[in-house]
Amino acid sequence: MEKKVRVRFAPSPTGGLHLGGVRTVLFNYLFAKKHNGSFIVRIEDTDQRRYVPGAEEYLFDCLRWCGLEPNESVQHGGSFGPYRQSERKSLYKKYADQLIEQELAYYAFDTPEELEKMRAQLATPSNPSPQYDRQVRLQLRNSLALGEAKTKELLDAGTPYVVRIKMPEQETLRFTDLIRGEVSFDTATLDDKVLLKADGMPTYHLAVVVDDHHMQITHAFRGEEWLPSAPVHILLWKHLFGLEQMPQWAHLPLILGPNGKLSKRDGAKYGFPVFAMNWTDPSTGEVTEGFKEKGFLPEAFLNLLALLGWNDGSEKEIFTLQELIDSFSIERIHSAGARFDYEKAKWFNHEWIKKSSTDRLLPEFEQRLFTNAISGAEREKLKQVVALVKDRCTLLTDCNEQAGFFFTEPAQLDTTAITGKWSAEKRAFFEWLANQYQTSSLGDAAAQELLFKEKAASLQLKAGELLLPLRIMLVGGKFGPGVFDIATVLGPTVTAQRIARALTLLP
RNA sequence: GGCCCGUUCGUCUAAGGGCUAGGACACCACCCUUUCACGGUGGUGAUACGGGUUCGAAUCCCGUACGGGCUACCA
Repeated sequence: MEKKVRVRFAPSPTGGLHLGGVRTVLFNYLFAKKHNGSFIVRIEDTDQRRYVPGAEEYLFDCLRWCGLEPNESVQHGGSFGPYRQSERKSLYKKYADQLIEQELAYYAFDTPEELEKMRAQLATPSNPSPQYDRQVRLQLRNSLALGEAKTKELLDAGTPYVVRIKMPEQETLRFTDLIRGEVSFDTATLDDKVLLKADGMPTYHLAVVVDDHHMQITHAFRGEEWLPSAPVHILLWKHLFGLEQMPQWAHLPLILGPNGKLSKRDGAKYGFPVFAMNWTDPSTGEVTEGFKEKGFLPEAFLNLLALLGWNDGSEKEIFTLQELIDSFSIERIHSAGARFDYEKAKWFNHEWIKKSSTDRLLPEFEQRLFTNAISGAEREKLKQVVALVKDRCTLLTDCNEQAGFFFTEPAQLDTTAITGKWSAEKRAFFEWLANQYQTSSLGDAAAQELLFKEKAASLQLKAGELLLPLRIMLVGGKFGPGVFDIATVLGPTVTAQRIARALTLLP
């Protein structure tokens, strides 16, 4: 029987959740759901210096907003915990000791200063970043160079040490990546990576292998930036658990910004978000805007991320989460990096707003338009407004401009758009119109338009020259849905009031 | 510098030996609309370069160029 599919997303709680991170989550999630598997979130908090308070809760908030709930995690529980690496510390030490025992790893006592010195001394123009590798390891302070007795002496004296993997002299390490096919590395070009740090914490390399094994991960998705360290992980799997136990790797192409790797700065510089939700740096108080707050629907956010480097082979571009699950396949993930295009991202959002139901959009609008709870009557009115204006909103935040005037009288009227062709006759027409709204029942939008045009014709006025002034009077500017639709939602009293008020501002 | 990955319109991509290289975003034009959008129709626009293999190459192979990533006791 096939092993049950288990995948994981393994972020370090150091800051905002990036576009690329969400896409990695999404692909994990889609793959898990597609194969009735489990999606696990494991917190990789092994670097205590980079730990940022609040980042972990923030991460789960983002996943919740996206609707990508894990099956197992710090917050969701599960039988493979703990799901925080800092709480699994002793486990890693055990494997580090085992590797040393088998002479596949060794103790290194070099201090950070000594390492820095070594690198500075060995650096040449043709080799700007010397490695801690087979070439130099015998000249450094480690158990390989020092011998058993001296090593024991240092250990007994409590000298701080790290554990480094002993890269084989010359061996070709190969594996089949689900996205790129066979990838191979020559160990002769690789360095002796640290596995266990001086503080007893594992590095990513050791932790990812140990945890993937213990959590029975079957498929490991991660960003392409990890590809160069894959051979270290392959080697550890070989040494510790056997290659046949190793999960299948899939290195996802990177999401690029306008120039190169997408960074937080790019967002600030080019005016688009890079994080899923607003992230506040607790040390500086600096806020980095998120897609949520920018006015994206999570459905659209996931949709656009999925289509960045993946497609189902057809020309379909708009997918619900369920449709993504149904049609997802790793083979159709592109191998090249994809440049993020904010214009296209907005298009996805617009398509989603258009296709979403009024009920789906109602809370989104309500939350943005009102600070306090609203009455049932107001909510009914808002429903009509949403239906009327949603097609014109690219971002949810556009609702302020597109729908705000239904609830609040426009602060300013763009009267310059009227005054050019203003006349006493027109004034008289609007006085009549305000009176009509005030005193008679004018019927639906079509009926109002008919009456409006008939009256204009009887006064020898062009309806077209009266429509724009009416719009300005009701809306404040040259935007919004059909004027009579607006008047209908506003109701006759408010419509009459707005016309009357505008007339006081006109000659 | 070394190692690894990549390369089809400006951007995201389809086409995995065989049509005039298809679609989407953006852009332009026209239509619709007496606001602005939506919508409709059409248009501009690409196989990085050089060699092979083949009757035939965007597709397979090699080289070059370019782009990206990694090269920490960070992930």
